[in-house]
Amino acid sequence: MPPVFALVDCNNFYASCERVFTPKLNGKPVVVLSNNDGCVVARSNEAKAIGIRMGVPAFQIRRLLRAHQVQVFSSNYTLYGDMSQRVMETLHQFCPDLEIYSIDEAFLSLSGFGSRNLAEYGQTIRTIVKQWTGIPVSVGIAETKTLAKLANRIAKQTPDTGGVFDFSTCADRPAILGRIPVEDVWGIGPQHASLLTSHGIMTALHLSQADNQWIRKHLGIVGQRIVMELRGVSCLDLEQCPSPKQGLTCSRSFGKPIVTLAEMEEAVSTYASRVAEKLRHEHLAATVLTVFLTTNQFKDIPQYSNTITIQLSVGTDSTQELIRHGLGGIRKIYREGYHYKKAGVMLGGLVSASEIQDDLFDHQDRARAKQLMTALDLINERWGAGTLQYASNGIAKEWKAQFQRRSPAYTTNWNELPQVHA
DNA sequence: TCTGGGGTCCTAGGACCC
DNA sequence: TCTGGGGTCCTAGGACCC
Repeated sequence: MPPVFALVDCNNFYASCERVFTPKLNGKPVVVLSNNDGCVVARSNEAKAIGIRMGVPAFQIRRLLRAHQVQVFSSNYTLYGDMSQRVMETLHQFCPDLEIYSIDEAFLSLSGFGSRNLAEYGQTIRTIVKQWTGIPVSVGIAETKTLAKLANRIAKQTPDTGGVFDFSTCADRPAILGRIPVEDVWGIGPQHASLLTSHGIMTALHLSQADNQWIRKHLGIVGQRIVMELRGVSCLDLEQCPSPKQGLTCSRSFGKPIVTLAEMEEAVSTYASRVAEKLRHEHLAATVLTVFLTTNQFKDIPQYSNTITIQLSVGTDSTQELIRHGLGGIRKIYREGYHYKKAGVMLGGLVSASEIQDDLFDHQDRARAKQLMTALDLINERWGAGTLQYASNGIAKEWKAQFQRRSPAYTTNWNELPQVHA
């Protein structure tokens, strides 16, 4: 049975989430900013039409935002994560074979749906997701994931598709591929795109006709798969069970530069705590911890950045222990006299928390630490993140990132429920 | 004043082994 | 004069994704 994939992608996801709870913004330009209100990470169609580019720093377009009365939001990942879960649960009702590819996208396997009109089915999905969650989605259908991605793009950009496009029943595929710039193909980034166009490969159609040997040489095995997929040969399967994580990171830019070791220690301690929480949530333990710090590379000031990696003798998921190693690392690489912009803690060498390898010379009471972490996580789950934390994380945290225009956690906090006024 | 955060996979090259 | 051939493992860096 030949495979059939549908890619369901939420339109302008973060901006759409905000609009669900502020419907008066429908039809108006909306943007969502990254952490620290730094860059644009989502735009409504109206904001795109004004010419606001993806990833542009907010301060560069301040005038444009004001002139067009663009509604600006700080990012609210609690809200987006919850809305994402609602969308995915809805999709699951349509199709048990589902790969959650990112916060706003899922691949569905429609391979067993042979006799059905798939485009019609796509329309049904669209309608129900909108009705149940308030989020508009587009659906692309094809016999490979790469083509489904392109079909989705066509569905989004061509109003008369009604938000659904099916490549598998499309007669003039070469003509359509011929109109898609090669850089819009999934897996072709800026570097590969400029290499390809300099060799006359300008469109998705050209890429699908490219010479196998040449592609293998210049784009490697990944490029070869892309070409095969464009030709309709499926190389990428639906991945329903996510492969185990290889690393976990918590890194943030500071709201204002850090200039003292004391504040840097607070930040690193806080990031280590956060990444330890993620680790326990995944039921994993870490055997390697990496800390890094860096100055602001956009500024013409003295630059310094450094990284240190620490091997842990025994895998651990204890906040206390990870903080201790994090602080030990940062004290080694911190240098006085710089304005630091960002730091982070990364965990690697991840193993299942239940399969930790003991060390003969390890004398810590790990059973006790485990009990403490269980209590800590329960309290913070019950009473909200950060209710109980280590003193080394700091109290005032003046270096914390700013979110000046954050919307309420409408769906996950009883105190922030949306209100309806009669 | 002001420029995000968190991932994955592949490849090349070096160290080391027989 | 003459300078093996493989193989594995690890790491750093590059490129890509959302």
